[in-house]
Amino acid sequence: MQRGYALPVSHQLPIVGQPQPERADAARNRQKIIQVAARMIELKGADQLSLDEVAREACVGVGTVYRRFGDRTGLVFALIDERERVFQEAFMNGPPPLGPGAGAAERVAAFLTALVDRVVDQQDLMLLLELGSPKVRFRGPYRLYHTHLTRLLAEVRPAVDPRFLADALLAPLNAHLISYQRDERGLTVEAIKAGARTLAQALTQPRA
Amino acid sequence: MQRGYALPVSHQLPIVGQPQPERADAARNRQKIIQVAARMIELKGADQLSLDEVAREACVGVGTVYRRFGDRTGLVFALIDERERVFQEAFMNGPPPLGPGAGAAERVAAFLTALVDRVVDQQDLMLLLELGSPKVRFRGPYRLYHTHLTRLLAEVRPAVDPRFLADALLAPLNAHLISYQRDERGLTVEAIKAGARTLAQALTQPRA
DNA sequence: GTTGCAACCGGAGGAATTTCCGCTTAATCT
DNA sequence: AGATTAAGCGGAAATTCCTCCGGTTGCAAC
Repeated sequence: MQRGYALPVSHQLPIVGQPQPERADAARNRQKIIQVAARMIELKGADQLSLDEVAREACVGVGTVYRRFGDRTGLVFALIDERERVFQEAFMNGPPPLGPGAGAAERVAAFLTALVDRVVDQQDLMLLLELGSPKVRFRGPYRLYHTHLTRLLAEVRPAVDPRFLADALLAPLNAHLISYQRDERGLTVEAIKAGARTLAQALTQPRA
Repeated sequence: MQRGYALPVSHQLPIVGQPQPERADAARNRQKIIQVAARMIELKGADQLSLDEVAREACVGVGTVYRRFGDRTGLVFALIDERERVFQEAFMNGPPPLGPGAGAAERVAAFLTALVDRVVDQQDLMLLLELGSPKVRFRGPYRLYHTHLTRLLAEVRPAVDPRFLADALLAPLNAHLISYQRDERGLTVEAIKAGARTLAQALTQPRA
C-alpha cells in the first residue's frame, strides 16, 4: 500500500513530491498497525476501535501508533485511503458524467449520487472520520470534494458564493446524517440518492 | 430557571405535564452545577469544559453531575435552554414571517436566517452539542427544527420527501460548518445568511 | 417526633485518548 | 567496520468521560 493520508504526525493531503524516506522498522510497524486495525474493525466494528488495543495486538507501544498516525482520525484516513483514491480518481479523471466531459450541472448530480454510495460503502469509517475536530475533518477528503464542487458551481451559478453552495451540498451527505436517516427515519439509500439529485438540480438551475 | 432539557438521566424534549417533585438537595445541586459550568465556560471557553472539573468546582461528586444531566451533552442542553426556548417560541407562535401567518416558503427562509443567528449566538455550546453521538444530537433542538421544516416543506413541495429536504436545509447550518466557514473561509455571517436564503428559495420553489 | 424508604450523594475506579521522555536502532558517513 | 545521529520505540502517566455502589438524607406518613 502506498503512503496516503497517513503521514506522520499531522493530517495532510497526499504529497506527491519526494516522499522522504521512512525507516524500515517504521514502515514495518505502519503496515502491521494498519493490518491489525483493519482486522479488528472487521471483527468488532469500527466504533469499537481502540488504539490501545490496536497497539497491544500489533505488539507495539501506544506511542508508536500515535507517532505514525497522529491520532485516531489519522489512522482512519489510512484505512480509507485505498477506496478513497479510486473515488477521487473517478470524479477527477474518470469517464463522464462523473468525470470531465459532461456539463457542470450533470456532473454535480453524478458526484452527489456517487458520494452517497461512497459514504454508505464505508459508513463506519466515515462516522469515525466525522468525530474528529473540524480542523481535521475539513482537511481530509472533504477539502477535495469541496474544491471540486466549488469549481463546478462557479460555472453554472456564479451569482452566489460557490464555496457556500459547495458546503451546502456536501453537508446533507455527511455520514452521521445518512446513517440516522437510514436507521431512524427508515429512508432507503435510493431515497437519499433521489434527494441528493433534487438538491443538485435545485442548486444548479440558475434562476432570474 | 425552569426545568428544561436537563431532565435526569436521558435526553428528552421538554415536558410540560406535572413536573414530578425534585428533592431540595437535588435542586440545589442542579443550580450550583449549572452556575459553575456557565462561569467556567465564560472563563475558559466551552471546548475546555470538563465535567470532572465542574464537579470539583461545584463541590459535588462526579456522580451527581452525571445523575442530574446524564452526560456532557445533557449539561449543555441545560445551558442552552433559556435562549432556546425563546427561539422555539418565536418560530412556533411568534409574529410572521418567522411565526405563523406568512407563506410557507417565506417562513422557511425566515427560519433558516434566524437559525444562523441562533447558532452564531451560542456557537461554542452548539459545537459541544454536535459532538454528542447522533442518537443524542438528533434528539435535542434538532428534532423540533426538523419537524417544523418538514411541515412547511410538505405544504410547498410535496413531490419530494420533505423529511430529507428538511435535513438537507438544516445540515448546512450546523455549528461546526458555520464556524469553519467563518474562521477559515472568511465568510461573514451576512454571507452565510444570504446563502441560507438562496437555499431556502431553491428548495421551496416548486418546479415542473 | 419517629420512622421507612426512595432518592440522592460522593468518589473510587475502569476504559480510552493522548503526551512525554529516556533508551534503542537503522541508516549514513568516514 | 566503527562512529554518529536523527528517527524511532515503548510504556508510564496525565487527562477525561462515565459507571457503579455503599452510605446518607430529605420528606411524607403515621
